[in-house]
Amino acid sequence: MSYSIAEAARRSGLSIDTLRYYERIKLLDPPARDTAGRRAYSDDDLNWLGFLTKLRTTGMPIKSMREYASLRRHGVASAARRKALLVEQRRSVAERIAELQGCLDILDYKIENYERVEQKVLGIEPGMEEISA
Amino acid sequence: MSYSIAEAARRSGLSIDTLRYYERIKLLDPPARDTAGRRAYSDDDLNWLGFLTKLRTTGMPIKSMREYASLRRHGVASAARRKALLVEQRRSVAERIAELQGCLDILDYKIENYERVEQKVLGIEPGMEEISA
DNA sequence: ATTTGACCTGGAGTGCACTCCAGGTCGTAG
DNA sequence: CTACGACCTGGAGTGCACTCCAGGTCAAAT
Repeated sequence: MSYSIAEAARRSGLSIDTLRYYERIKLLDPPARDTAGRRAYSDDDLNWLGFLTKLRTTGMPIKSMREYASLRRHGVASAARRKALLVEQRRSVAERIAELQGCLDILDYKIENYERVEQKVLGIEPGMEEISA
Repeated sequence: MSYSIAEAARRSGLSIDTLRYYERIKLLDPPARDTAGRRAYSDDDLNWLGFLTKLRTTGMPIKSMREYASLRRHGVASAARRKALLVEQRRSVAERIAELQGCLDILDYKIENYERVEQKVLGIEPGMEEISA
C-alpha cells in the first residue's frame, strides 16, 4: 500500500509539515513519488515513522534519531552501534520513569496536604504551613 | 540562613542565570538583598526552588508554574485552584509514566531482536528483518 | 591604592523542534 | 475550460527555556 502525505500524517500522528521536515533533516528517506510528483509513503515508511515517534516520546533528541537513521542505511555492519544506542536509550527511559515516580510521590504528598487543610478549615494544625511552601 | 546566588544555584541545581531568569519572569519572589545589593536567598526561597524544579521535572510548562506561583501569593483563598493544578499535573505525570513504560517495552523488544541476530550471525532467521525496521 | 572576583542590570543570542508562508503545479469535478 | 483542493518548494518565523554578554558596582585581599 502507499499513502498520500495527508494519510501518512493521519496514521503517524505527525503533521504534514513535520513529515516534510523529517525528510529534509534525513530522519526519513525520501519516499516514492506518484506520477504527479507527490509523495507516496510505503508501509515500511509508516513503520519507521511509528518507531521514530516512539523514540521521540522517550525524549531522544533528533540528533540521535538521525544517527540511528543513518546507521540503518549502512546495513548490518552498524547493528552493534544501533543496539548500543537503544540500550542507552532504555537506560535513560528507566531513569526518567524513576524520576517521575519520585515527583509523583511529592505531588501526592502536597495534594494530601491540601486535603488535610480542606478538612480542618478552622484552626491552624501542623501541616497547614505546608500549604504555602 | 541566607545564601549567595552562587550558593543558591549550587543547592538548587539551577544556574545563576536561571535563578535571575526565574525572578524576572516571576516564578520566584525577589529575594532579600544584602547591604551591597546582592541577592540573599532564604531557606524558604530554597524550598520553593526545590519544589519548582520538581514541577519542571514533571514537564510542567513555565506558564503553569507561574500561575501556581502567582496563586501562592494570593494566600489561602487560592488553595482550591492550586490543588486542582497539582491534581491535573499528577494525572499528566501518571499518564507520561505509562507512555514511557510502553516505549520501554518496545525498546526491549528491539534490543532482544538485536541479541537474537548476534546469536545467529550466519543465515537469516525470522526476526532478522526486524533489524532494519 | 589597585587589583581581583563575585555580583549587578538590561538586553541580545542560542538551540531545539517544529510551523507557517508565498508562490507555483497537478488532476479531477462541475 | 476553469475552478478547486491537495500537493509541491525554499525559506522565514515561532515558542520555549534558557544562556550569554557588555559594561558597571562593591568589598576584601595584596
